[in-house]
Amino acid sequence: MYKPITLKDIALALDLSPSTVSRALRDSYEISNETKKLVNDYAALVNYQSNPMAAGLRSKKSKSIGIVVPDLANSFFSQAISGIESIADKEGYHTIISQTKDSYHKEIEVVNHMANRSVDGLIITMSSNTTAYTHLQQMHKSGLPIVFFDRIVEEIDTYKVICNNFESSYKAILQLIENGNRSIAFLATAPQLSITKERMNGYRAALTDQHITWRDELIKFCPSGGSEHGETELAIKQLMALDQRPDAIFIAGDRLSMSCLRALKKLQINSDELSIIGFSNVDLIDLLETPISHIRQRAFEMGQISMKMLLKIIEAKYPITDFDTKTIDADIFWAEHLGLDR
Amino acid sequence: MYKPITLKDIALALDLSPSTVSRALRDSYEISNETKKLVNDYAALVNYQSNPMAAGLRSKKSKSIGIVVPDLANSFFSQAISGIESIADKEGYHTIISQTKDSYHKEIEVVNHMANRSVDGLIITMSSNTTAYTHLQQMHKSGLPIVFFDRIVEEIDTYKVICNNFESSYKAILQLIENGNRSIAFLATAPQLSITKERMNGYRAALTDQHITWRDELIKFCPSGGSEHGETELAIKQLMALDQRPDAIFIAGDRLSMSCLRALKKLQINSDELSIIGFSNVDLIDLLETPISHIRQRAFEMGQISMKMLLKIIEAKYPITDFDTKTIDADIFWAEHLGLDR
DNA sequence: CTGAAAGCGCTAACAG
DNA sequence: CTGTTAGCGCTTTCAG
Repeated sequence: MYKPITLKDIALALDLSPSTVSRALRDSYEISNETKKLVNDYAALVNYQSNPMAAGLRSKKSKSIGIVVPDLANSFFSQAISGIESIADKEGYHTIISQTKDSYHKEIEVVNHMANRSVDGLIITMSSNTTAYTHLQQMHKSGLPIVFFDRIVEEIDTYKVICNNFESSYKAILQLIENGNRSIAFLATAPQLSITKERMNGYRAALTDQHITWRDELIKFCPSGGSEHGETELAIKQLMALDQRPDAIFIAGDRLSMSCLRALKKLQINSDELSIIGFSNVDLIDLLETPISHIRQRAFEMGQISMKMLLKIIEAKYPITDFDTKTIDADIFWAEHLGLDR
Repeated sequence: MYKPITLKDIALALDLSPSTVSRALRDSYEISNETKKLVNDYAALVNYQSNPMAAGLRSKKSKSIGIVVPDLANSFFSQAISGIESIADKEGYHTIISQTKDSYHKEIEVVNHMANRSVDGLIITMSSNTTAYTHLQQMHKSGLPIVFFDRIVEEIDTYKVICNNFESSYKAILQLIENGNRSIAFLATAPQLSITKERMNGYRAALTDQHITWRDELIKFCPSGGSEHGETELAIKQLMALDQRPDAIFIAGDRLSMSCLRALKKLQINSDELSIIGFSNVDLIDLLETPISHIRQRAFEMGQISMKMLLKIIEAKYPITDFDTKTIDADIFWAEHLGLDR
């Protein structure tokens, strides 16, 4: 059996009380330097590791936070996680990461598990199939610090970090129009997601402002966000079968962008006939056969900011009531400018 | 403050003892069906969630396992994680994932944290900078179930899962030779890694068996494994500056493969001059400008097997002493066969 | 079938 | 500066 050294063992060995040892290890001001040294040396000697479950049980703090994302295989999320961890590490917080695979039930389970593991807070991106938020609302109301990023929930009042979905979509469409495109299709992710809505609003606004009437038939939803390839392929087929074929496609998601490229390749649609711009944080984009224009979110930075916000809530003396939503710029890279240097 | 419902609350509300409630919830045989129903209904009503820290503290079990990988942004690992989770979910185990970013110190920290969080077991891929194993050896000796996958540690006797690094490397090189290549370079990851050694052995064996003397100058190590691009670029430059330039490159790692492609592109080396085959689990390989030949590990399957092995150790009645190493085939895809269908 | 009581390893009053 | 004591929420003997 795995039987670690406990604080009590140290106390016994050193003929001290458990509380003294506890305090010495936590560098309390009320312990003499000699005792501290004694304890710390012995602890190091026997490779003592405090048991966070016991500590957490007592102190209701665990110095660890939970990160919940839909999919680890998505570059955007893994980049954001690295951003979160870069701050967490510095502040002595551990991170516990889980993926929901965009399942509502998995999300509930994961969030509950984390809350009960006494994470001090949660950074979360909603699963695309989540439409009810009671599981989060409850935790939030009971005082669990939560920060949303990327896919946020309007209904819950806390810190949020998003990229400027509206503006960058707007800008992208504007540029397409300037380039001469008139029939711009929109390949969208799940319609209930905040990001989908924002990106669609940017798309529509740009068209409207440029006096181009937008046509419903040019908007295709792919709820799976590109993980079910057939869905994307069907959408593309339908688009290309239209009387008035699109001359450009704007893609609202990372995996969807890649899925779209794959569909175009399969359908042998030449990239000359079609301007493509999509949201993407894939780090291989410069190696693609069709180096598409793309909107790249500053994922690492978004992660960092999320963590900072979370710390602010966790370490607040008084409950925070005045939350705000931070919007981070995204960077647009146009295919013709895509160089090799990175 | 976040104040969840406790078992005691239920006991109080139902006028039962905590132990009865505990037993009822855990479906113990010694509790009447009526009581069980009463308790379960009430628990569901108030959305009771048992506190795993308290339970774990007492029972020394947590029904959760730790996964430690170097890098979440690496497709191979995220695929493997999904494999692990597919089994874990089914068996009611939670997973806690952490990345080490290939840092030895981060690895120690993460592993300690997990052990103390009372994970019931650990599935781990070594960081490339780890050369001492005492941190793992200790835990293993004290009885923490550990399964290694991909990058294993010979010195620790437990279950291990690897892909057939030797054989697939051997096969790949053999095919290159059959294709007429004679001067095959080897772009290797960190030399101390088990996978590097195995892949290099396959490389050398194939050459030797085909009576091609292998030249040291054709072997270049990139300890960062491709995350420091300059390293790869330098290696490629040196290779291409040789009197006897290589006519093929065999690449020992996923990120390294991509890094290599980037370097070749930057140096404007045409893919016609050079046959390339590399280990890679990137899921966009069919969309690359240069759709290289690649060796793809069955990451998901490897993850599943790892988890099954871990369960075997965790749930063993008697300590297991007879461990084995499972070798999983990898699949080789030759560039000329790369189609669009997937 | 149910309850009382002890204790997992640690922290936090409260004393001295 | 250090020790005593009482729990955190749960499981688990041991008694009914």
